[in-house]
Amino acid sequence: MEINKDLIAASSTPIVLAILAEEDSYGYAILQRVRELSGGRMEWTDGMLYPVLHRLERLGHIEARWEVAESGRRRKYYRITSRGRVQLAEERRQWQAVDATIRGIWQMLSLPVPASHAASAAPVHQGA
Amino acid sequence: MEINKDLIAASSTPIVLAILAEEDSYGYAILQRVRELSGGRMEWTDGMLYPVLHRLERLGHIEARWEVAESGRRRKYYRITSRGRVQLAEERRQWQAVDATIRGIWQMLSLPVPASHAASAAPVHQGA
DNA sequence: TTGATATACCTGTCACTGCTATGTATAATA
DNA sequence: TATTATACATAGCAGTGACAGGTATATCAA
Repeated sequence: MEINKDLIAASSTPIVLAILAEEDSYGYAILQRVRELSGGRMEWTDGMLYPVLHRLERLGHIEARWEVAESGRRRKYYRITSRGRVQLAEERRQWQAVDATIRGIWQMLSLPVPASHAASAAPVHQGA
Repeated sequence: MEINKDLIAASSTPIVLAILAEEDSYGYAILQRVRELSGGRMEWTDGMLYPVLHRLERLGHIEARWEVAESGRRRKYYRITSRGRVQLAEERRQWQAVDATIRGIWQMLSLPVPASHAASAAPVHQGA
């Protein structure tokens, strides 16, 4: 599934913070975790993730440390900070506020939930 | 409530399309409708909305026409097109995919729903 | 040895766009 | 006459996701 860039931008911060709130992780593993958590619906590129991690580090929401895995490869592990946890709660509150608003409008439109094939069932609401 | 710019960007398109799917409207009225629908939690500026409307018009998702209200003022009314309705359904599908992913992680964290004051109740998950 | 693939991180550039500030204009009201 | 609300528009700024390219190492197959 294609997710537009605005949605990517809006969700990347809360998702990264939430993944790191589960446990410390590193860039490559985060990419796989996102694909896994979304059931394959979301695919992030590394070129998009690393700047996000660096920005969160700059803001003090996460902290980095280098480690060497048993495989011998260097990994940059990130850990969420207490400020990051506060930010995560704030991101969550904002997301839920917007989500409630959007769902409110959709409900008013009485549009059916878009399933695999349910297009023609939609009652077309004509403008005034 | 402050909503960050990424969330504004991600939600502005589906919200505008949904409002116009209800009925034709114009810029100033859309701003009021958003404030109303969100219960005052979302406040859009006109300088942010007009570029969005122009972009949607350029993409063929909405159409504009000038009208003169009984008050005598010019208003630019927008109407959602059939392509706009398709786009609205697509936006909705994407939003719900991301929303499901985010809520999935939150649930895994077992974080309490952020109420007014519920910070210290969160179980602190320490990194590995 | 060589080559391919997966792992693992980083950044420069492009293009887009929301935000802020500012401008224009009119009707209603004080 | 002055202020406020209505109503639309855009120039410039700044942030950033996407893309492409770069570096390095471990594993495995040919």
